[in-house]
Amino acid sequence: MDIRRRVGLNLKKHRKAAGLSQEGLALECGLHRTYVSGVERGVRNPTVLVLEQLAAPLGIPTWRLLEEVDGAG
Amino acid sequence: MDIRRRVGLNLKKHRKAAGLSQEGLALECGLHRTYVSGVERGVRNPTVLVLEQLAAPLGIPTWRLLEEVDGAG
DNA sequence: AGTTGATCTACAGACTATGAGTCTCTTTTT
DNA sequence: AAAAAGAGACTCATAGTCTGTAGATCAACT
Repeated sequence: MDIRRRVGLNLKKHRKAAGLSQEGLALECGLHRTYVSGVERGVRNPTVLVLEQLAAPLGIPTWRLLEEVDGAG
Repeated sequence: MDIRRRVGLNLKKHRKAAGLSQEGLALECGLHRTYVSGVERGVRNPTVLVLEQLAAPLGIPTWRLLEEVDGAG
């Protein structure tokens, strides 16, 4: 699986777990709503700095966004 | 610690463990010699696609490059 | 000891490709 | 209807490439 897709799925999972909307998360981490959307859909190729920004408000270590994903998330 | 620095230290550690020079690793993963050097020094902000490229020839999962680093590494 | 050649790494400048970040509008979900 | 998410296009900063210089290390030779 494309690693961008993997990051997207992980981000979505953790965002939902945190009870946030894309816009809510975007506000928390200082990114644009549509940019967060792009990352979740796997069409963006974020840098490590952005990964860190995304992970921080979710309360997870950055590397968790790169974790392996299995079948039905 | 800056996450770019952390990525750099992790990359260097794993590259050494694999017995590769910066140039050797660069050739293996299709990146430029000077770019690999920059990542290791923490002055570059690599994307997830590049992290994957770097991790592959080292035989480690991509997320390991983002792992926490403790004091005396 | 000094020199030559090979290897590894840090660093700088300039360039091209692409990511960051935003806007607008459409579609889906509730 | 309203909230949430998807999608296309855009500007500007930077990711990533390339060329070259320089310091440090090591081994073989004189």
